[in-house]
Amino acid sequence: MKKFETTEALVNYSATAEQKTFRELCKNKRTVHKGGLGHIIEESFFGYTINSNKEADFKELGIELKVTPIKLNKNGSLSAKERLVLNIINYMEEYQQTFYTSSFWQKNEKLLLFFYLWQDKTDSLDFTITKTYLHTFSEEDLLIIQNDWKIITTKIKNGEAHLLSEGDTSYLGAATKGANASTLREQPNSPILAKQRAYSLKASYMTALVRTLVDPSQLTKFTTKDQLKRLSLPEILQNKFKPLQGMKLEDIATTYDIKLSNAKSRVPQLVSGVLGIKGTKLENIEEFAKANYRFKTIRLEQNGSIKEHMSFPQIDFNEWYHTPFEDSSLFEMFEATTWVFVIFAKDESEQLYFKDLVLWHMPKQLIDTTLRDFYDTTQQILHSGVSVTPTKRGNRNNLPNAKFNGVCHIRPKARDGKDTVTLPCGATITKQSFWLNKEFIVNLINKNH
DNA sequence: GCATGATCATGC
DNA sequence: GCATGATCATGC
Repeated sequence: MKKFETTEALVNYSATAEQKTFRELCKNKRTVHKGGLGHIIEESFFGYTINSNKEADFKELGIELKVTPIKLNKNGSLSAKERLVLNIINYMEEYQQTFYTSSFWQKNEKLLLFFYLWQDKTDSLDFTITKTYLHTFSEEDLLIIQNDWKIITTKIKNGEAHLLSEGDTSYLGAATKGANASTLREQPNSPILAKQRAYSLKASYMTALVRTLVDPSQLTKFTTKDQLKRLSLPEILQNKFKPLQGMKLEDIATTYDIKLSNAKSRVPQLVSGVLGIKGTKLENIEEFAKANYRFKTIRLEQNGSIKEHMSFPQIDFNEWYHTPFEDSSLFEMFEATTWVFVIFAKDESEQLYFKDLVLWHMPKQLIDTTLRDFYDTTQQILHSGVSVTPTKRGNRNNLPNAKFNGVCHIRPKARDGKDTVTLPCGATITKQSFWLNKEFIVNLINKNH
């Protein structure tokens, strides 16, 4: 077992693993199972036996070791492949702590991260460690995380541990962790057993971290320490938009000196302008990137209805055919995204004015029932073969339509009649997307007002 | 008049 | 070239 007197010595030794594969670092040949890559670093590279106790891995230095995958995207950018799962939350103890005595802080104040490049269809022993990095939380991040911790522990205290969801919080989440979904734990103030959960740093937070390591100037903040000391991230965002309520789009643009060009980029221009960082792409705003906020525009008609359903990315039918719901990108998207609806409404003269900002995360209960059922039904149809029948106007198919469950449906979204894909069953179909029903959207924004 | 299939416009 | 936000438009 290697001993490190100083943090610097540990960091320097860690860096010697960079650009090496796990195979090169692995002393004893063996097959690797899930979690096995971390074990190779612990046992072979650092030479200590695996512990699962409450203390940090490098106890004297107060440093916890984490081995975590990144992936290369098609457009050349890097992303965290998954959230960083930390220690399991003991529901019976954690809520009695303060933030600084909490198990989260005791164990994860300093994280020694080993990033490796995950590659599809590759033996995991051949993955390369691309970067080692000692992570400490910035003051701003820590203020947001303290607020997240408070949200999590308050829910536990209220006997609602079974209702915890990663979408409750901004950077620090409570992710399920267990041998299977039925690993249950007791909780205070409720007889209901709750799924075992661990603290986690969201995948979006990890992605922002990885990208900052590559290019530190990439992200721009819109909050300040002073604001974060008093308010949560959603509150700060809401406050910035409150003064705009009732204002016409053009007047907002004048007030904030924003140039509004074409329809498509209007909302991003408006949002970054109002936040005082004109011209910054929303995905490059640090808080939005880390918390995984995504913006959607909603236009309300004079009677309060919406004209159009809300579209989401194109469906990859091959993925839907092969992938179980819990591993699907649809699940991942709704489980991990906070949607920011920028709501405009039409006045008596059909002019658009800003009405409200609503932050929404698909409730866990809805994901587990309605969305899962929708996905499974679609998957069954894909397996038994999709029927595509020509009609007077285009082709009909038997995928779940807008009447299916009142929440979501599948509809075409393509460029022209030639923009098609081949289904797993062999049929050809116009490219399709996932849509949320407009009535569902109207209901949820009314509830969140 | 609405549901649903279709397509536009833009940005990367 | 293609994905995506947004919107059109036909036929029931």
